[in-house]
Amino acid sequence: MNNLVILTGPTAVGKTSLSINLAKAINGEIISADSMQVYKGMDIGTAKITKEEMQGIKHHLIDIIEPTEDFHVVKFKELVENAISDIYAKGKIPIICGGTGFYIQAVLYDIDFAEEDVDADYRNELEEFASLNGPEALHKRLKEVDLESALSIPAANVKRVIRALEFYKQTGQKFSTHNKQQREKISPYNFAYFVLNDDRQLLYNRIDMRVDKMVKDGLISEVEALVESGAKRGMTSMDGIGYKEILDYFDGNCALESAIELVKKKSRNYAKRQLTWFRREKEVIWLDKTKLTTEEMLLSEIMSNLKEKGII
RNA sequence: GCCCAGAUAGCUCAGUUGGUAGAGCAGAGGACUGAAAAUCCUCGUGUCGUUGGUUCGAUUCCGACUCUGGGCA
Repeated sequence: MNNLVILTGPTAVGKTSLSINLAKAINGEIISADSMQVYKGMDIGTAKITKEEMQGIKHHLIDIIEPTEDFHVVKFKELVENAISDIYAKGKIPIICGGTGFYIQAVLYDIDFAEEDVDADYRNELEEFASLNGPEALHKRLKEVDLESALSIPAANVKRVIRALEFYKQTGQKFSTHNKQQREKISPYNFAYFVLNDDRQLLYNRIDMRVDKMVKDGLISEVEALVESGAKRGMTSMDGIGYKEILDYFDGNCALESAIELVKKKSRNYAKRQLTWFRREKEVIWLDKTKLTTEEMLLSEIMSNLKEKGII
């Protein structure tokens, strides 16, 4: 058994309700692929599905760690693989639903990230080096060790330069060579990869409205509570859209109004970046909400694709 | 009704000593393989309000008109 359904799309496009209907229709369980919904206590700002909305459908990888903990793709991949085996064991179909394209890709193509743990000390060292000597100097160090990576990663993108250097230090291999190999992988799954999309303007309007609703529903006090329980700027969780902007407001760096406007803008920009990612993914089935205007139409389009692929 | 100021990119505005124009923001496209809601790269043609006039040539100067502010009645 290696069937896998993926349902994704930009933020606020309407993945959640469709995923529930789909899970019911094909006897599936849902695995969240969302880098922020893994954190406990971050409900409003991540538009996390509620218990009632789940309607009894089992959800995996939601509320699994504290906001003070670290999380990343490798942990995600491991947890998802466990969840998938569990679901197969029950004779059900796993549905990966969420907007983090990178996480989906890691699972779908069984990307190898090499076993070593994150070398936090080395990362800090490199970060310091970059802020002391400038990003160009750090980039030069990568050039000496892995020219190909250096050519494809701009010096200004310090995060990725650091990762490439870290990879070289840990494995003795070039990051560029490793990535090239991973890119050629064929998925071990019999999968159907659906991307839900809508008219850009409609999507943006929905994002803006959703942010206003988050504020009404208590986003500010949610962030307050997170701060009280030890969450701080700089943690991965507090890098989430809607969290770092409110932290800025708490610190007196901006007015509440402009913090909210910024959350809207960042969300719109994020949605656009997600679409760029999905456009590049191969073997994607686009679900266009401007043409498939009802939940029934979307569902029947999904079902016929699943039949074609032998998933149901 | 009269006077003054404005009308230029989706928005806020700059500018052209007359040779059809450029910033910020918004926006668009792209990259990404252990921070990914992260991080980074690239992208500026628009009847210069309408309409007459002057001029080889007007978005720029002059007139009228329309609209928007502000002031006086």
